[in-house]
Amino acid sequence: MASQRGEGETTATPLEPADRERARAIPEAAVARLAVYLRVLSGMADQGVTAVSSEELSQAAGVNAAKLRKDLSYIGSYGTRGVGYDVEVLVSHIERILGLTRNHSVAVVGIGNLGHALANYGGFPGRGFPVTALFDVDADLIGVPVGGIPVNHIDEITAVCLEREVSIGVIATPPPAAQSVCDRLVSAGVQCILNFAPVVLQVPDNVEVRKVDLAVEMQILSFHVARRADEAASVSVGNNGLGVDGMVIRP
Amino acid sequence: MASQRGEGETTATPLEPADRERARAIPEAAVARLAVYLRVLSGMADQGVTAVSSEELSQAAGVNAAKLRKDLSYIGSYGTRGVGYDVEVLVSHIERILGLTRNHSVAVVGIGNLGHALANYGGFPGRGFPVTALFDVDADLIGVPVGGIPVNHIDEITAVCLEREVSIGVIATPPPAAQSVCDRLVSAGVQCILNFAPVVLQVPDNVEVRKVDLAVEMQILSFHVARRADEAASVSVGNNGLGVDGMVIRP
DNA sequence: CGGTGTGAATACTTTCACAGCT
DNA sequence: AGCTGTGAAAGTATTCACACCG
Repeated sequence: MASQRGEGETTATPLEPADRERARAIPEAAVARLAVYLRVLSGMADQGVTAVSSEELSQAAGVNAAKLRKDLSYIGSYGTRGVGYDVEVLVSHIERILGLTRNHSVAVVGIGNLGHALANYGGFPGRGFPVTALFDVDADLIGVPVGGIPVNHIDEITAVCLEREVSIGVIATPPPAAQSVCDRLVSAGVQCILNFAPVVLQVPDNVEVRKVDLAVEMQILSFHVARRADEAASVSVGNNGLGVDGMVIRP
Repeated sequence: MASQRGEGETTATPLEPADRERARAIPEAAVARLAVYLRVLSGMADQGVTAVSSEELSQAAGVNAAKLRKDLSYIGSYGTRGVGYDVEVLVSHIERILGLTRNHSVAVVGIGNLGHALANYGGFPGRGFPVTALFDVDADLIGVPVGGIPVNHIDEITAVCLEREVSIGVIATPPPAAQSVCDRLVSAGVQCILNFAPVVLQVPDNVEVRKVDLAVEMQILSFHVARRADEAASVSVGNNGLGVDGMVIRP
């Protein structure tokens, strides 16, 4: 994420009546959940379900009902009091807000094990994200089609990305190459990057980076294993609420 | 995350908390960043760097210095005022807190493209996470070694997980199979799950789930593309701080 | 009724800013 | 003189609880 949030924000216009349509500033966390609701709703639509209550939908999405309603309120009021939400209506509004009405062309850089797997997802998760370019440095791979797309040499990134109007770059290279690949994507005009390399990318403020970091995920799980072990130990010896180093561990 | 937090919690004890449950309970967000600091520090150690300031380390980790210091303060005070931190010391304390001093045996379920990629990471990211079991339903795969480990049939999950003391289960199956695989892992005693399937898993409270959701990540990026487009449009027509719908857009 | 929409209350995170140690 | 450690302030996010309405 282009780190620095508010730098010179002069207390962003306090009130001032609406000009165009509705009102919001959707919290990042809510955006992530909207994507989940969308998937659940799509599944329901496929099952022929036409209406849901916040309770049902929230259950299926693994959040609580109040949060769900609050999240939905950020995009407008499309429910019916006493009844619930129309599935189709909600789907289309969430799609609109998430920008899923346009297509987002995706380039995958680094066609190793992971890159292969990503390329083979074909038109990426849920459609709307067609993979249109693949890049690698390995001469043996150049020209070989993976998931239907021929691999280009990484030196062609700029030309190919511009030509195919790539809007999202996926980095699946080994760590040492990641920053340089990122720089090249950025200079090719790509403003959104999904990074699988275990590296902290430095990018200009106008570029959005999301990272998927296996090591971090595993380590968070490890932390919870450890927490649990401490807890168990404390309890069996007579829990005093303190863990290692006298730190109080969350319940 | 074992979803439901407070369900029947009767207005969560307002004040009584008295002493014990306070002081240090490491925020989830901080745990994730500690894992990042650890990686950066390990890299520094490999380069022969022996000391860092919060400023240097925070730069490399992509956060600001105050946040870094606060995060480190959760695990104790291991810096030297006026000087900075000893890299080795910090590494070992973070490892201890994250529970990386023990090994966490990992099982991967679903040996498709992604499962292959995961299995071939070999002793998972950063070591300490040896993959010791692989599972699939496909008869053609059973017994075939992937990344050095032979694939077992999914029906053997319970026996194999118990025997190999698997503590982390990784789900890389198609969506429809995910919940059932999850249930089996849980009944085999696995309490930590990393889920790559685009499905919201239902688990008991004592099980920790982390999800890696490609579709969600892409859609978040899509949202930002859309936000940016709106912004650009507003600006070119004379930005009044409001976006589409009169919504205030974050800077 | 029953369920949405939402202000107000609560909880959590991040940032500030400076005292305190080396 | 410089950098850590940390209370306190500011900023976000989540939850409560109830007015409101179909």
